[in-house]
Amino acid sequence: MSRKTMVRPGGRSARVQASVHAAVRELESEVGREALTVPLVAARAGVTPSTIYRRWGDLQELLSDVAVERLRPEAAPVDKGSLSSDLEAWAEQFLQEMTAPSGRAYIRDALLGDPDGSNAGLCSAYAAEQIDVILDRAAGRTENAPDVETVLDHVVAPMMYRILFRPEGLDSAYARQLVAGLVGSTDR
Amino acid sequence: MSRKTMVRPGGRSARVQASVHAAVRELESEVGREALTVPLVAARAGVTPSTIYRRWGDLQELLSDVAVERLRPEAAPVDKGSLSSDLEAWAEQFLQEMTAPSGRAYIRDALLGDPDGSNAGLCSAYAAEQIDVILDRAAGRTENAPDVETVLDHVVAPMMYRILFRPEGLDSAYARQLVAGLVGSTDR
DNA sequence: ACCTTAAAGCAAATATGTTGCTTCAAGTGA
DNA sequence: TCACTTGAAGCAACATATTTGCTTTAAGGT
Repeated sequence: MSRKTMVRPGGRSARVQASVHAAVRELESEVGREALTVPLVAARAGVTPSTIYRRWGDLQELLSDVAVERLRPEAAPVDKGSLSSDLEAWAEQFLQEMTAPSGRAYIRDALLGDPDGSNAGLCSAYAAEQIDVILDRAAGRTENAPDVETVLDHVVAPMMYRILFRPEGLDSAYARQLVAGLVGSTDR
Repeated sequence: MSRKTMVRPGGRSARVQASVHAAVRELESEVGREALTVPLVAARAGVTPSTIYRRWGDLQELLSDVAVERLRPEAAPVDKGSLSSDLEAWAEQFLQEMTAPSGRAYIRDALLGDPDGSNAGLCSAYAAEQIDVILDRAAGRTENAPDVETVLDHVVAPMMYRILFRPEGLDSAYARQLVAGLVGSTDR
């Protein structure tokens, strides 16, 4: 797990972490991601640079933590009444958010400063959680639903692959096509 | 395209590029990836640091270029006699190479120092090329074959997604399962 | 209230990254 | 072949960022 999870829960450490994260978000929008530096963030957060270096190691790990926070879904997926329409709506929104320049930047940052892969694991877990909700709902309607792994393979993975490796020409139609390919074959 | 492609084809620039790339590879194995720095690479390459900064921008972009080079396939996929066995063999080998710690490191490096996405695009193009060979061969045997995009979605993307986001428990069986899921449904 | 102890602050030392200017040598055209 | 042009390399001074030892602070336990 990344270092931030090891801090004492309340008190000074927590305040420092919060103000550093806030400083990153503020400066990202004020001066742009490229211009961020550890000393700059430290100054804005009212903290010495060495504090950041000791807690996060380097700028990338800090940015990775902040990026993961921003990738956490804020609400449960909307209920459209059926498995296929729930998945379609979720996939369309996911793709739209992730293909936006800011979304791509967060994904890259999350992967980048992540030596042990825990932040990447979190990103995947977020998607899995959302899908779980959708699948549970479908089970409640007695629709027969695939399992989470299958949805990850058929819907999430292709979207992520293209976002990272071939960002050209991605649109909602592609998201719908992936969902169709999944619910078309009810097997496995 | 990354800067290295803009250098004059022969002569001094080419020599500098070659010796810098060689220095990266040597030092990677001698001191480890973590310990690489631009001044260190420059010293080994017999070049001043400013040359590297001006040509590549920073260490990440240099490492990205070197990583892409190492991800380029060295041979055409082996011919196993049928589409499904060709794909299986290729997918197994791909997964095995990419899940190795060094493979994962190269993928990450390739993605990381790649502001414009051209190196990521190359990685994907390499896989597409190999798959193209396999599909052409299948067409020559009058097997009915899916198109490249379908193979990318069903086989390559899931492997890459898991390598990057959930590297636990990946093995050849997973690669075979993906291929089976693809050739099982001959549609689309 | 007093210990204990992670974590923060501070400051000096070191390493890295940037820049203007000079020098070199590959390609170009008389 | 020999200037001539030009992109790229070298050098050196400068600016920033990173590391580190030591001191101080304050959270949590007794």
